[in-house]
This record gives sequence, structure tokens and C-alpha cells, in this order.
Amino acid sequence: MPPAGHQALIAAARLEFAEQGYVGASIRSIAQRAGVSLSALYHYYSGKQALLYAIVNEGMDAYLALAGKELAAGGDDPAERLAAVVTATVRFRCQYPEKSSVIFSAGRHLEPAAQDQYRGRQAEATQLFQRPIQDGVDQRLFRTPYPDEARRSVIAMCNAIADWYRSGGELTEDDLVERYVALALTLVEYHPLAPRRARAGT
Amino acid sequence: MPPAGHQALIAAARLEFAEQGYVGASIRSIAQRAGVSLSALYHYYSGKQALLYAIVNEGMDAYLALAGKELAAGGDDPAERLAAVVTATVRFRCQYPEKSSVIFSAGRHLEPAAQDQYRGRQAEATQLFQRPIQDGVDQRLFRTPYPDEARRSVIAMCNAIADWYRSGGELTEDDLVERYVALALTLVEYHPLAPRRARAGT
Amino acid sequence: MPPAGHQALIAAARLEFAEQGYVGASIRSIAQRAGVSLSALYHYYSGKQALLYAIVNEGMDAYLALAGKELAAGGDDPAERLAAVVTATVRFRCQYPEKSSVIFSAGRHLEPAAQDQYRGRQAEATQLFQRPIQDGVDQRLFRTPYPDEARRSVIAMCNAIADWYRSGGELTEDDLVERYVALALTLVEYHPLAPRRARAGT
Amino acid sequence: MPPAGHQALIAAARLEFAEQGYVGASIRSIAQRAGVSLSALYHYYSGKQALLYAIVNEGMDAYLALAGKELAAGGDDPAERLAAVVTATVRFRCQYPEKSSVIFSAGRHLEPAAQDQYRGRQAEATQLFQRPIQDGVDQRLFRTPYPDEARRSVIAMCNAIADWYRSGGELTEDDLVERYVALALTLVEYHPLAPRRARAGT
DNA sequence: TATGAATGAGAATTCATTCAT
DNA sequence: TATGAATGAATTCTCATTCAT
Repeated sequence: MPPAGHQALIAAARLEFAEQGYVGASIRSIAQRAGVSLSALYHYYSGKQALLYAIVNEGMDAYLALAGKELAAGGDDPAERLAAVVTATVRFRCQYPEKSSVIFSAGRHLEPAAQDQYRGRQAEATQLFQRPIQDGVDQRLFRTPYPDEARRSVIAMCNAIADWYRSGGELTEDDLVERYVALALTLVEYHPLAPRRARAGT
Repeated sequence: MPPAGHQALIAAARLEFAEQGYVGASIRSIAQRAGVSLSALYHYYSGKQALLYAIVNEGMDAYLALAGKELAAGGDDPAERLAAVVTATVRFRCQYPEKSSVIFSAGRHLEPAAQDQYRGRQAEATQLFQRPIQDGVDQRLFRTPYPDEARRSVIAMCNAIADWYRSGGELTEDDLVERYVALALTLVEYHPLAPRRARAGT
Repeated sequence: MPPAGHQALIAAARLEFAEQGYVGASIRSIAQRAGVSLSALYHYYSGKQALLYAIVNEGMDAYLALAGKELAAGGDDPAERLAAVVTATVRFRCQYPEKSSVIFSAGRHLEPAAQDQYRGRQAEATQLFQRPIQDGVDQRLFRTPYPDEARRSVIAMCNAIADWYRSGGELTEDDLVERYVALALTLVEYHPLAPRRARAGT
Repeated sequence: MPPAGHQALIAAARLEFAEQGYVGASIRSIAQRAGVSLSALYHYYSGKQALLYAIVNEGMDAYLALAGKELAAGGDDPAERLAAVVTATVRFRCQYPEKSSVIFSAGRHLEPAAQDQYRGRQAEATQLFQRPIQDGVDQRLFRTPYPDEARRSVIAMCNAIADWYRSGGELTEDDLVERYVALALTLVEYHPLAPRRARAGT
């Protein structure tokens, strides 16, 4: 069990970075928020960059883990998989707004080496959307003529939730999930084929 | 006509703010970029905030003007109006990436008074999307069950273009306009009624 | 006329660097010594390095100028020229102990680019010793079998004066000059040939 | 036998001090170089000063021991004794450049109490040169009119070797010894009298 | 004997801004 | 109108050292 400092610092830094942005964040303020001396902070992390790196990675871990869980819980159908990913993303944005904010916008302040790693994981996240969409298009379940732009749009609309959603408002998280899944499937023009064939066969 | 300095400063500041963010932007660097002495900068603008204010407003002006022009050039049909707004937004993001960046993300660093004004104009911009969508829904042209989320999504997907689009790539700006208009109409579930009636009447 | 700050800063920095060494020198302390605010220091010089650079160059200028003057005042005879250079060096070490200290030992803390320039000027200074010694050897006035080591030794013994000489002691500067010139000529084994033979031949 | 740590620490500290100077040396870096935890370092030595003290003394011990050995191996003749001391000094500078560097330049950072002791030992080292020179002058073997300056110069030229000598270059250590002994004897104006008179008297 | 945690003072530097001219 | 000088607060980070275990 690490001596408490670590977790407190991570949490404080995440908050500070989310509120002020990387440049605006003050290492002093992070230490204060964590209830830790400035020197202690440097005892744990070698600097602002290291803190950013830790937080971004931790946020990415959490997001990918959640997405993995949702995917595992659902079926293999492209529509179900896309729904699972959207669900995970919406839930993540709602439940962890600071983590969302950090993994979404602070990555560009990572130093080059960490940048690459970060981009790799972001590409991984993109794949979570891309694969079901591609499969859906291949199987003629998704009829969108623009799968790439559709993918980008789905991601963007999910990400934007963090800009305005505040828990305790009119919409519950479940409402949101339902609606965004519906919107995403609309955007890729999902038309389940099997039922029609069934009718056709009658 | 302001004494030259103004325009150079606006342009330099816009670039600096877009590249570094408000906090990371350096007033010295702006002056240098504009080829103007630091004192001269302070002669024209009372400080960093004033510069931000000027830039954000100028960006907003440009965007709203463009949107107005596109709207004026099109028809009254909700679908046409939504298409016009999407067109304007996509074009703006493509042609003025720095202006886009600034009006999109620097607004939150305005001081409270300016914040309010900024939010007002942002609401104005939101209305550009909201009104056609609402009209379309009322006229049963847009069948989306979630007009609010659809509006947010359309805005988000347009905004996200600035994150990845670089002129000179595979897609021309016109390609992009065409696709994003299509996606937006898909998202609101646009189904033109009149033609069907015509068919039905046959 | 530069606004006073410059000269005061140069003097203060020279003293601080000489006393504390480059690493031990504190930029704060320099500013205080110069009676200037810390920010003012940065207004004039871009940092510790720039200060070091200015001081080293200024010291080198002074030394080379003094050596040039002494050389110009003397004859062309290798012995006279060597004597002139030794004289200049001894006087410089005595009169400007801080300048001596700085050009002698702080140069290695210059950043690479400035290092090169510094080494160039140091080589120039070395030439002041090397050329007369070489000429003396060629003309059989200096009979040392080791001109290179002799040159190094002459330089070293002159430099070492700064380690112990304090004005106001037993020896005047002129005493010192006389003695070190004698030692240097001894070291290169100076034996004026022509005059003796001439007399002997009479 | 001290528990391994000691020697590793001494060696690491010597290197660090030689490379960075006392002020620039980092106690952390020394611990790392020695492969020892920071706490372990403080277990062995009470601080930076203690480390410096240990190293300076150890260097002095080594130098004085080497000089003693060379002296013991030679004759009683002032010239032979001076040659022995120069030999020892040159060899020391060549073989132990870091030890040389430390005992030569780090001593001034010792705290006052240790300073005194250090100066005492340095005076001891000076005596190694002074005594043979004085004896040589008394016995009219050395005819220099400036025995003090000659002594200082001999010491300075030996010390300066550390500034440029790198093993593996053109000159071997033995070459160097030969040349510097010759230069030193030249500087004190060594003219062996006794043998000539003896022969002359025969 | 040995160690990881923690500290407070101080380092150099950059910042937006003001002032006297 | 225009400018170079000057400022004080804040920045990140490193330092030698101490403490509790």
C-alpha cells in the first residue's frame, strides 16, 4: 500500500488539471489540494510532466477498462457492439468528468515520447468505434455512405457530453445512454435486415 | 482605420492563443509576432484580457456573419436552413482554424462580465441550429425523438472538424460540407414528406 | 550611455563569480550587490549564462588589450616580446584579480557555443606566449629543449600569482614583474648570443 | 575494514567533486554513483562537508605518501630531492587526476576548522619543494635570485599539468617527468659545482 | 544498521503590468 | 503617440538534510 500520498496527489492533480488546464495548473496548488508539502510531491513525482503522465494513463486505463466491460457484457452484433462502446463512453463522461477532461484534452501537453504512447492508446479507443462500424457497413447493417465521418461524429458527440452534463439535472445517466445509443445508430443508418427477410419470406 | 498595429496584433494574438491557449500565451510573444513593441501593445490594448476579448468577439463576428450569409443564400425550408448552418460551420472550421479554436475554447477565460456577453453570443449561435431543428420537428420533416441531443450532436461533430482537418488532405472542403450536411440530416431523421405524398397519390 | 544598470551589474557579477564560482554564484546576490532589482537584472541580461558570457568577454578584452599595449611598447626581439607578455600578464593578475579569476576559471561553464568562442580567444592568448618562444628558439636565443612545456609553465606560473598575491604586501607589482620576467627568461634558457660574441671578438 | 560502502562513496564523491566542483556536486548524485541509498550515505558521513573532508584528506595522504616514497628512493643532494618531489607531483597529477583536482581546488570549501588543518598539510607539501630549494641555494647549487618565486612557479607548473594532460596522448608519463624535472632545475638555475671543483682540484 | 518519507529554504527564470519620459 | 526601464509576484524545480521506523 503506497503511503497515501500517491492517491491523494493523483486525485488533486486530476482536479487541478481538469479545472485549469495543464499550463494553468499550479504544482503548488496541487500539493495543497492533496494536503501534502511541495517537496513531498516531488518525492513522489519527478515533476509536472510526470504527474500529467500518471493521470492521463490512469484515465485511459479506466476508460478502456469500462469499455472492455461493456463490450464483454454484450453480443457480437455490430449494432450491439457499437451500442456498448457508446454506452461506456457516455457513462464514463458522466461519472468521471475530470478523468474525461484530462484524457481528452491534456494529452497534447505530454512530452513527445509520452505523446506517442498516448496517441497509441487513443487510436486503440478509436478502434473501439471503428471496428463495429466497419463490420456493420460490411454486413449491410449500417448503410451510412460515410463511415469515417460517422465514426468521428459519434465520438465527438459523446465527448461533448462532458461540456454540459451535470449529474442531478433533468436527465439521468441512463436516459442519456439510451438517447446517445439511439443517435449513434441513427447516424450510421442502422437497419436490421433479418426481420425484413423474415417478413419477405412470409 | 486603426493604425496598422491593431490588425497585426489581433492576428498575432489569435495565433498565439490558438497555439498556446490563453494561459500559455505570452503577451511578449504576441508583441513580437506582431512586430510591435511591448509598450505599443499596451498602448492599443489594456492587457491580456482585452486582447482575448477583442479576438473572441472578432471570431464570433466572423462566424455569425458567415452563417448569416449562408442562411440568406438558401431557402426557408428547415432542412435547407439546417444545411446552411452546417455548411457555414464546416466552412468556418476549415478556413479559419485559429478563429475557430479561439471562439470555441478560449471563451472560458474571459472575465465574468465578458463571459456573460460571450455566452449570449454563443447562445445566438446555438439558436442557429436549434430553430431549424425545432421547425423541422414541428413540421414532421425531422423525426428525431431527441431534438436537443441531436442539436448538441450536430454542433459537436462540426466543432470536432478543427481537431483533425488539415487543408490539402484527401478531402476538399466541399466534400466535407456535403458529408456533414448529409450526416446532420440523417441525425435529425430528415424525411421529406411532400414527395411521398406525391407518390402515395399516384 | 547605457542606463547605469549595465556596468553595476557587470561589476557585481564579476565579484560574485570570482568569489563563489559560477555554480555557487546567486543571481539574487548579484542583483543585490548591484543595487538592482532581480527583474531589472533580467531586463538587461537574459540569464546567468548571459551574465557569465558578458563578464568573460569583458575580461578577455581587457587582458588582450593590455597585452597588446605592452607588446606595442616594446621591441621586436623575442626576449623583449616574451618579457612584454609576461609583464602584461603579471600586471593583469595583480591589478584585476577578479577579472583574472573569471577569465581563467569560469570559462568552462559557458555553454557550448560560447565555449568555442572562448577557447578561440584563449588560444589567441596562448599564441602571445608561443610566438616569441618559438622565434627565440629558432633564433637560438632560447635554448630550452622543451619549448611547449616551457610555454605551459610560464603561463601557469603567471596565472598562479592570482592565488596568493594581495596588493599591499611585501612585494610591489613592479618587483613581481621584474622577477617573473627573469624567471620566464631563465625557463626558456635565454642566452643573448650576438652581443657577447661581438664584445668577445673585439 | 569499512563495510564496502565507504570506499565506493569516497570514489564516487571524488569523481563528482572533481567533475562538478564542491558547490555543483549533488549528494544525491554521489549516492547514486556509489550505488548506495541516500540514507546510507548519511549513515556513513554526516553530510557534504564530511565527505569533502574525507576526500581531501585521502587525496593529501596519497600525495604526501607518494612524495615520501620518491624522496626516500633518492639521494640527499638538493637537486635530487627537488627532482624527487617534482617527479612525485607529476606522477600524481597524471595517475590520479581526480585526486589532484580535489586537493588542489576543493580545499577552499572546507569549513574553517578543517580549512586550518588543510592549510597545514598544504604547507607541508610546500615544504617538500621549499626545503631542497633552500638547501640548494644555501649550497650554491641553485643560483636563482628568487627562490620563493621559483618555488611557487615550480609548484604552479606541476599543478597545471592536470589541466591538459590526458593519458594516452603523445607524451608518456615518463617523458613528462623527465621534462618537468629538467624545467624545474633550469628554473632554480641548477649548476653542479662540487664535481667540477673536485676535478679541477685534482 | 539501514531506509523511504518528508521538509523548508533556496535556486533560476518568466510573467503581466506600470511608470517616467 | 510611443518606448525602454523597472517591478513584484509567481512559476517549476533542486538542494542538503532530518525523521520515524
